[in-house]
Amino acid sequence: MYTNLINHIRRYIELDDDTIDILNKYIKPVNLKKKDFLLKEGQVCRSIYFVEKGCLRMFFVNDKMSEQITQFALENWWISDFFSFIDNKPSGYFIQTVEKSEILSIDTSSFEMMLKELPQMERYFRIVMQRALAASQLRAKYMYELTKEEFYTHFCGSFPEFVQRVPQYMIASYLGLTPEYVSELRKKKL
Amino acid sequence: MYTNLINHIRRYIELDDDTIDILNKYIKPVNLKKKDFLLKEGQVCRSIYFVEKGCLRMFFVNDKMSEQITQFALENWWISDFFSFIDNKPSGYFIQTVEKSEILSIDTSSFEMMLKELPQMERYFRIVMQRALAASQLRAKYMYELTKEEFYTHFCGSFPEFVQRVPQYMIASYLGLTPEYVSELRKKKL
DNA sequence: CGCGGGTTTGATGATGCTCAAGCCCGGTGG
DNA sequence: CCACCGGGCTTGAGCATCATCAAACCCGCG
Repeated sequence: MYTNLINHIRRYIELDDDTIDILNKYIKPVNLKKKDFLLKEGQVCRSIYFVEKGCLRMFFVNDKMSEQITQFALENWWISDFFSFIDNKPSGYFIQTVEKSEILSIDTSSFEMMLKELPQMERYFRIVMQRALAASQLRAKYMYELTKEEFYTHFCGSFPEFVQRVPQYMIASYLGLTPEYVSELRKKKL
Repeated sequence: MYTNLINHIRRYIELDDDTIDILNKYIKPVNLKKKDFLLKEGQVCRSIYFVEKGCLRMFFVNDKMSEQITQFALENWWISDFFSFIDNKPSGYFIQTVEKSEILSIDTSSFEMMLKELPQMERYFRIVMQRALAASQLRAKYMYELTKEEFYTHFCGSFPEFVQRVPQYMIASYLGLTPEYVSELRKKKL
């Protein structure tokens, strides 16, 4: 059973066992190994994904043909290309596992039906989205006020365990830096 | 009556006249002139704001003592410092009118009570937040893939009327550019 | 053992910032 | 009605930060 998801929902709303059974009808578990894809550029992003265990990254390929990571998702995070998900537009992103992961997915129509059958879940998702928005406001603030060096240092200070968990070039990409520059910064610090 | 807000809600959920009356209990209209403040740094952001008419900007003051704009809100947009709003933390932001504006505000406790009395509004706000998240994902993508020059050009191309509406130095700040550099870019184009 | 992905190194250079000065123009007070 | 004031925009010189490119290196895995 999806203990992480259940606990996450219970942080924000009441959830009895019958409701959990109903929820289960709409949720599709996906077990993936390292580097499997949930979404590729050009496809419509038809689901939102919850990370029960593992780690996802979302990236696009820029004009220099290099991968530009815009988001990570760790345990207890939802991730999706909302622009594509909402309007059924083809996505410009890839979503891929960084490591072996257990993902729960809800596709567009299940999402709608689930919300119809369990309207209390509207509240849960309202809160989830609101918190995601707060997080993205915060991140934007850091990008505005910090230099790239400060941004890197701040990030390593804030998420030391995460920095261990994923390769350095991914951190670099996520922060909008080149791997070479990150390497230079590391040398300076140690 | 707040026709913009009503119409905006009706884009996403059904809304009968009785419900509107109930809604009214929770909404506080605020009329502001140019450069009035809704929030100042250090205060807790106790409300979310809807722009019926006019324009708001959200900014913080960086270490060089200059104002860094992170968001604008035009007609039919909600704005708030969600980080502060959710957790009752003091905000690092200012929210200020750019021009004479009619704002609707809902404070924390009204928001909770309103959602309790009108649970269908959870759906409305879930959708609003979801779309705001999509918008912020899109903006982040542009910041990653475009140079500052391209970012400026793209922005002017996407929102020509808006660029007319607010002073140039605010556009510069929002895009993370210096006014001097924007000036240089304009010269190049014309 | 060899291959290949990831990291490091160093030289070179562009993008976009800083600072200082001048200009333009609209508003305000005399 | 005019003069002044000041906020915003422009100009240009100099420079810092960070990207680019090419090469070498390191090391875990097949």
